[in-house]
Amino acid sequence: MSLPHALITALIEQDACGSDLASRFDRSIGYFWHATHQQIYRELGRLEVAGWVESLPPESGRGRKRVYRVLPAGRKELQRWVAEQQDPKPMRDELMVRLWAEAVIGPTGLVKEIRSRIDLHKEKLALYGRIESRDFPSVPRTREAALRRLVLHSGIQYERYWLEILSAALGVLDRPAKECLKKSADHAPETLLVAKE
Amino acid sequence: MSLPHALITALIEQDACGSDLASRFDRSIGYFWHATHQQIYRELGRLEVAGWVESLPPESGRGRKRVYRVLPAGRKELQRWVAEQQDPKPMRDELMVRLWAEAVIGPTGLVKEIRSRIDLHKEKLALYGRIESRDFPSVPRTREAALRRLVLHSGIQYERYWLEILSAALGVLDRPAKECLKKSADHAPETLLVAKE
DNA sequence: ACAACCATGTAAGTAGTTACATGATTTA
DNA sequence: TAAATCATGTAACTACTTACATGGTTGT
Repeated sequence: MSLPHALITALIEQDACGSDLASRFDRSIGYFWHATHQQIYRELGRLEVAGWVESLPPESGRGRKRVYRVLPAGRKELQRWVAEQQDPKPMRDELMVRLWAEAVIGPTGLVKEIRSRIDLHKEKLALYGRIESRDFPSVPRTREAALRRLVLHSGIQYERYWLEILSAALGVLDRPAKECLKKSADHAPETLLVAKE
Repeated sequence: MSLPHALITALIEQDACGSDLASRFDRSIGYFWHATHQQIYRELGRLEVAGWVESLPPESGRGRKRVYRVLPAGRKELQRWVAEQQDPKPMRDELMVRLWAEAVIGPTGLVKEIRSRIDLHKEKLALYGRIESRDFPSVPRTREAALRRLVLHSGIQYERYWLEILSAALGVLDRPAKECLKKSADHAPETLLVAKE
């Protein structure tokens, strides 16, 4: 689980209160790890109990904004976690399930949905492009900047990956289902990926 | 949530009992939607309660293997679900969080982990390649086969995406952290993706 | 008869989502 | 002073994970 460590990292960059973090998760951080404010507040509480962060409670008791700061133990925990062995989470993709279902039960209304998703991914790609040319106009010099750029780059590649898949899907779904009549004809691979391996 | 519909689709392809489905989810289906046997049994129960599948309980009461079959209502539900509007789930990527943490707290032991993940993705890519040349030696003729091939292809692209990202990550992390000394120098983008947008 | 494994579960816990609540500041 | 919105929560629920349990079947 990454949320606590994402929060620690964010707080190392900059001390913040819950809603600050929530808005950062809606923008930069959220591009690769989403979290709602409810999750964030709950997790901040846990981090404090664990002794990884401390909060400077609202001075003089009235403004109720609670600013969190990372403690040395939190830094240590983050270091431990980063180097830890973790298996890659298997791909889990709803759209693939729907394409598979399409393949099994025949034409449905998937095409419209796919078109709108293509637009979404194009928008995001454009956004990332703007961010890249603004923040990384030249080759990053420091290791730190290079890593930041890498993360952004992986977002870009991710969007490209989706655009490629979705276009290919359109290509298949768009062709009028003329062969659908003889659908039950060649039922070659019994299941989707067959996989006798 | 896709599991119930993945199960219906699987059962349309072929009637099956819980452990059949579990093993299919460990192989073909599981390449893009993973599920454990506990999930599968629970979900099969729900599908039956909902009237989407029926189970032929073990004949004559002794063999306890329970085979499930999709009912017309289940087919209908699947059709409805496939065409339904669904927003893309945002990318949620643990490794990106760790790279980000590396960027913030400096060198840790991420490199070893990344190398081993590169190997895993290479293996999977090779596996998919074998499946592709076995099941799709020529251009698919039917819409159904084309969709199946598309799903496989997206798995391949997914693995390639990861290999590219991970190699780039190695490139950045491997270079001896000589610039790390002057790390606090240019702190240009305050947070990872800055994102004033 | 005993081991291996097949098939079906139960129980407990974690992570994440959705809906709602509430006081405190800022703005019109 | 009323409305908006900022900041912090609670409650209930769903999906998923991990660990354990148990009877039935098959192979030696």
